[in-house]
Amino acid sequence: MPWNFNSNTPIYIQIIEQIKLSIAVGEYKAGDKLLSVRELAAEAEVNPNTMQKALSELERDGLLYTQRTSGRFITSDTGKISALRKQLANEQVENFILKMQMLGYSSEEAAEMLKNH
Amino acid sequence: MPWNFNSNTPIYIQIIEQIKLSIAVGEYKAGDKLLSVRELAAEAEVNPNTMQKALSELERDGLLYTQRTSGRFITSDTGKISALRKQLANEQVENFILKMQMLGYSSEEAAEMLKNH
DNA sequence: ATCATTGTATTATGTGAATAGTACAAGCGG
DNA sequence: CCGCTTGTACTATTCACATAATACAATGAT
Repeated sequence: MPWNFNSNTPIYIQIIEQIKLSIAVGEYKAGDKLLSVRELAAEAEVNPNTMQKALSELERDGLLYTQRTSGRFITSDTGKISALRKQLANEQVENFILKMQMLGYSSEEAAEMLKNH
Repeated sequence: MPWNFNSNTPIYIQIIEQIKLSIAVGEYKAGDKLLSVRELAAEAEVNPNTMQKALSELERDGLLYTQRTSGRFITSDTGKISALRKQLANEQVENFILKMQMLGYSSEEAAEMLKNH
C-alpha cells in the first residue's frame, strides 16, 4: 500500500479512510490477519500510537476485531463489507451532487460534465 | 452567510474554501467591498488572526486585493471569477471519478448512480 | 486637525495531533 | 519453562492551529 498523506487532515483520520477503502474493495479480505500495529506503523512511516488510534476506531466500527495477543483481523461479516462499499459510494455521490449544486450546476449539468469527463 | 465549520480541517482552510465558493457563484461580486477583518471574524465567530490568515492567502491567489486603510475588495477580473467556478467544478468532477474508481465503479456505473441519485 | 477605522504585526497562552521512548500482561512456539 | 510477539498504556516533548490582548501606521470622514 502507498500510504500517502496530505497535511490538512489528521493522519489517523486518513489512515482510517484508507483502510476502510481497502476493506471495501477487497484488498483486505474478510477474516484476513492484519500486520501488527508496529509493522503497519513502520510501513506507513507513522508513530505506532497514531496507527493504534486509527485501528481502535475501526474496531469500534466493527470492521476489525482483536484477539488479545495474537493480532487483529478483518471482520468476517461479508455483508458488513459490501454494505460499507455501497455506503462509501453513496457518500461520494451525495457529496458530488451537493458540491455541484453549491457551484450552481443542476444534476443534469453535472451528469453532462461527467460524460465529457 | 452561515459559516459552518467541522473539526477535521483547519478553520482558516475552511474559510478560504467558503469564500472561494461565494466568489465563484457570485454571492460576492467583482469589485465588492468585503467587511473588515474584525467584522468578518466576529460574524464567523473566529479570531481576527485566523480570518486574516485566510484572507491573506486568498489575496495571494489574486481573488482579493487590499487598499491599505480602506478595506479589502473582490477582484474586478470577471474572467478570473468564471475561471474559478469552472476550476472548482472540474475539481469536483475529477475527484468524484477518482474516488468512484477507487471504490471499483466504472465511469458508466458512477453516472448510473447519479441518475438514480 | 481629530478621530475612528482600515490592515497588519507581535507576544503569550491553550489545545490537539503526532512523535519518542518505555513498560507490561497475555499467549503462542520452541 | 522461556522468550518473542501481540495489543495496550503511559509520560514527555514538539508543532501547528487557534485564541487573546495589544499596538501601530495610514487614511477617510467629520
